[in-house]
Amino acid sequence: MRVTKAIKQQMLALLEETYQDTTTALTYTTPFELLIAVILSAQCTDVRVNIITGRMFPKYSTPEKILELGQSGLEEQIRDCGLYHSKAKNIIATCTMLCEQYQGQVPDSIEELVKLPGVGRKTANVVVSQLFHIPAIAVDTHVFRVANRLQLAKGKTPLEVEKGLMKAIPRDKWSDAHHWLIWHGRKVCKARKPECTVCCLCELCPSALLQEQQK
DNA sequence: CTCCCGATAT
DNA sequence: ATATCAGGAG
Repeated sequence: MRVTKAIKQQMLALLEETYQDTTTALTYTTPFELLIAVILSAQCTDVRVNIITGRMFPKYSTPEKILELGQSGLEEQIRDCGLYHSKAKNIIATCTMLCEQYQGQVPDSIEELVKLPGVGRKTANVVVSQLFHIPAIAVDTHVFRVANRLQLAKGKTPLEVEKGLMKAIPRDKWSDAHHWLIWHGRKVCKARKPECTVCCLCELCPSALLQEQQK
């Protein structure tokens, strides 16, 4: 079954209807806090990131305060989100750069953001869309999986999927669509056990049929 | 490509 | 036991 442009538009309309009120699940009160939360969210659930930042941000919520913690102090704070050694190292280096080159402010462009250690394309896309309302589609593990299953955008790499989604989705919906796909991936189109029977797109999804045949 | 990595669901 | 979780660096 071929997923036509018309089918993609139907999928997007259904996703919008179902997930219209969704937004980021990460809790933050400042641009800097969002940046740190997104860096911590690599290979870790947002729920766990919120537990960590919930106890860390009240005491350490600026680059200066984090630098006071130091490498080992920061590792202690973020230990249970995994990858803690490299995340702590990157966050320290990012805080140093923010203080020395960006007046302690979070940069507002993808080009500047990806210069920060621990910030790749996915994190930069989240930050510019969330903080500066720049249309962007951050392709994380959920968006990558869901887009490929629906064939909204096929690709072997996150960047390929990002480009495909940008073609399939009107620019003014990019940031919203990112959240529709995230929440759909979390709640329904899960990596291990996708719940196709309750999926709002089961009639349109090329992968749902495949699973029926496998049973 | 591999490595980083603890907590959780299955 | 093992796959997975808002990835990025070397």
